[in-house]
Amino acid sequence: MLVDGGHPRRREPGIVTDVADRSGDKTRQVDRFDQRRAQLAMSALVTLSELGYARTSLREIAQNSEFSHGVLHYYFRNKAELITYCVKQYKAECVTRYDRMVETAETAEELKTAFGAATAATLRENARLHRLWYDLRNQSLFEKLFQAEVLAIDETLELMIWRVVSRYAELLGKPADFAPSTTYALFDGLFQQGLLKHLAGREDAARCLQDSVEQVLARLFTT
Amino acid sequence: MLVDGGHPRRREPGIVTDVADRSGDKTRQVDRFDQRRAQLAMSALVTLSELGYARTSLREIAQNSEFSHGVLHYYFRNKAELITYCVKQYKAECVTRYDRMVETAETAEELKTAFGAATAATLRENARLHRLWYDLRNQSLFEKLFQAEVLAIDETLELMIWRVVSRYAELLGKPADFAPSTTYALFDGLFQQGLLKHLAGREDAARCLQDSVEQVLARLFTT
Amino acid sequence: MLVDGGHPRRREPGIVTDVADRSGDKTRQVDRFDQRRAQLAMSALVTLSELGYARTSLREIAQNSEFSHGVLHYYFRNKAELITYCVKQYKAECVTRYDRMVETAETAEELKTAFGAATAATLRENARLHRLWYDLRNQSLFEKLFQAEVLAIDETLELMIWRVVSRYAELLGKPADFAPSTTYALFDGLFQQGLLKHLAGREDAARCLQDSVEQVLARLFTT
Amino acid sequence: MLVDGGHPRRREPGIVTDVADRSGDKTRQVDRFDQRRAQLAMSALVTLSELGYARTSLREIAQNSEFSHGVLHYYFRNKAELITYCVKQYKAECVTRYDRMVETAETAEELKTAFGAATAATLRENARLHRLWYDLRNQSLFEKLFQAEVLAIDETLELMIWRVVSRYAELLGKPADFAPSTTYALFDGLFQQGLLKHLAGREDAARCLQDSVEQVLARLFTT
DNA sequence: CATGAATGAGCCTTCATTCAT
DNA sequence: CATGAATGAAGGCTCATTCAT
Repeated sequence: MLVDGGHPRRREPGIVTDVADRSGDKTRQVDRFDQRRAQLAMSALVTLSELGYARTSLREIAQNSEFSHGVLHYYFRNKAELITYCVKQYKAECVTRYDRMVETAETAEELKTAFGAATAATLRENARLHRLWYDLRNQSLFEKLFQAEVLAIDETLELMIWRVVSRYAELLGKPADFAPSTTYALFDGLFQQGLLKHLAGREDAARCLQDSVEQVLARLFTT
Repeated sequence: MLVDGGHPRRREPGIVTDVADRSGDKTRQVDRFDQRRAQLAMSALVTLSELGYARTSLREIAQNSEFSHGVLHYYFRNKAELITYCVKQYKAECVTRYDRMVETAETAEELKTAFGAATAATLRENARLHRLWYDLRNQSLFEKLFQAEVLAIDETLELMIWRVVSRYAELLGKPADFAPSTTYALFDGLFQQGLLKHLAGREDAARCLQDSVEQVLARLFTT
Repeated sequence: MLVDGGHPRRREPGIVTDVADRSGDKTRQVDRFDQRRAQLAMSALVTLSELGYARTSLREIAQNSEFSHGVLHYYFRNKAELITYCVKQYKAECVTRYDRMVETAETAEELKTAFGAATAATLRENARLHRLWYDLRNQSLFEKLFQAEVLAIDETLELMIWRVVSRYAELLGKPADFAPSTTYALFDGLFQQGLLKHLAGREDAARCLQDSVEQVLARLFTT
Repeated sequence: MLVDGGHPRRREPGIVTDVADRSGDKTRQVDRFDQRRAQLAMSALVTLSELGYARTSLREIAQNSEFSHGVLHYYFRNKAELITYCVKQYKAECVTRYDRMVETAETAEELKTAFGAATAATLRENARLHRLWYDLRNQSLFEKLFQAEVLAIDETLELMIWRVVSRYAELLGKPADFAPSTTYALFDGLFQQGLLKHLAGREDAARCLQDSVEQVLARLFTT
């Protein structure tokens, strides 16, 4: 658990983000506080995804942004909190994208193809951001500090995958044979290997990933 | 131009430049050099697997061993070479262990059970070392330096898994439906999720892993 | 690609990006940055001129000052930048001093005497600082890094000497027979030998230098 | 002064080098000791002249030679003694070469041309070795340890130059107007500037040096 | 609110030197 | 004689964090 170090303005963030237009001063302040955090996180993602957690200094992040060095410490307790916030923010976006896909597809075949394509696309387009996620998850293996957050994100992803698979099952008219966690593990394994190869420069990494994702998705169900 | 800055280390350790099978001085010396490296690596693994690559300093490694700080630099070009050596050494052992298992099993069912059990066992017993491997693999996403070595180790592991699956196919009398790389990715995904949960303190992580490994192995083949 | 590793230092110190003549914040800040640099350089010169470039550590410099070790790294990219800055700053002063001398002298004889005296005086009084300059120039023979800066300083000195000689020629009513670079080389040779002897403890080094400088200056012109 | 650190075999070198074939064991041993030193020094010159004193480690020297690292410490008290020995050995050769030139020339004009040519030639061909000499001389400004040796070498060079100039005077039938030390300082200044420019890549450095050397030589005498 | 100056612990690496063999 | 393993001090540099303004 994080201990509040007594920062004058620090508060548990995220509490009021959904309330748009309240007139209380306090509320507005909190809103601005969170807006600032989001803004900083967005900016930090550039550097962070480029260099990874361990190799990124807060100074570097500041330099590659329009913000000062000190402001990062003002809005985030420390580096750990910053990266967690960043990744969480990014992963939330990801989930949304997949969910739209699920809603759009009308046949099992269509969903399977869309899923494979989306996976390959994000591998190609967001390789760096995914790599940052894996970096954070890896950190969590060593620093208890990250564990809770990472586990939470991972669960979100597991659910996302599960929504895809459930929907596929529904369209197919068969129940899936694997547990959500197992299912997620399988696709995550595929994706990570794909990322490894993609970043190693293998041109066909994304295509291969697409194929294997489709193949595996189909095989989750007894023929 | 002068080369290499004059580090005392032998350039290609382990390769005996003389006649291969002689009890001469050279050979013995090279052996001692390599023995020392192995010894240091073994010692380093303790600290390394405890803290991870980025958080471990060579000083700390030395402190946790009976050697001086300088000796690490004497035997390894740098931190990167040390960790690579360590992980490679450890993973080579792993592979051997799995291969023995493959040779021992006499029926498909037996192999499947043995595979699941071995996976679960190593998750329980060597969690830290596995975590170190994933740490290194993760580094390689950011530092080209590690890439080649990591890819090589990964390939070794893929082959190891493939030997298991091939043997299973043989005993089963059916060909596997998945490519070696896909197969490896799946089991690796399972294992990594298992590790994540195990290190997060979930008591059932190993057991769940065992089950899902067996389930997935069976499902690699068309019923 | 990300640039520069995020060092806090301003990229082009001393160049006010805004309007030149304003009392605004930016300007004042830049000034303070440069003031600090100058202050640190001044402080560093003590240690540096005592021990020379290679034998001086930044830690030592810091210890002999009122600043912390880290502050040196904050204001200078690295050791090389620091020493270059120091020497450049010092040499600029030197040049000013000589130039004043040139302006003051009213006859050729007077200038010759003043030149000899000034040379001898600075040998006596600033031996250590001159030795530091030669040290830096010597480094530049091995490290390309310093080359440009050293060449630039050397050129400044050449011009300075040339201003003396030109003025002498003017007062004498004769043109000098030697090229500026040759002229500089001659006086530099004299000075360096003088320094060598002075630092070796020869009491008459400065006096000898004074004599030979005057003798050579006269001989630059056809009788 | 160097203190004998009690090395079992160390003795003041050079004592018996001129006696070629004596039968005493001791003598032969000393001879071999010195031969070894010369051999090591020759080998060390390569690395030393490439990197300079401060940047060269004994390890590097050993690596770039056929000798072991330890042997350097066996034959030389320390790095300082090694470099001094090296440079002294090299400079002795230089002197010989110039002296041959003096003997060969038959007219003043011829000698002047030969001197200019020889200076330019050695600038071109032995730039690195000269740079090493200047490096050592520079060290001596900071380390008293080197002072005596450097002063001795410098004196040798001064005498060498003086032999050239004396001979020139003789052939010319006029006495030189400058003292030996001044004369040496002038040519040394020219040479050092030439070296600076040559190593900075200026193609015409040697040619310019040749011209100015001849010009200055002529101007040493009243017309 | 925001800045960026300043700190000092800590890291990787280099190296002269010692010494057992 | 010669080797090269081992040491440990020292150096340049990075960085999260603190804090005065």
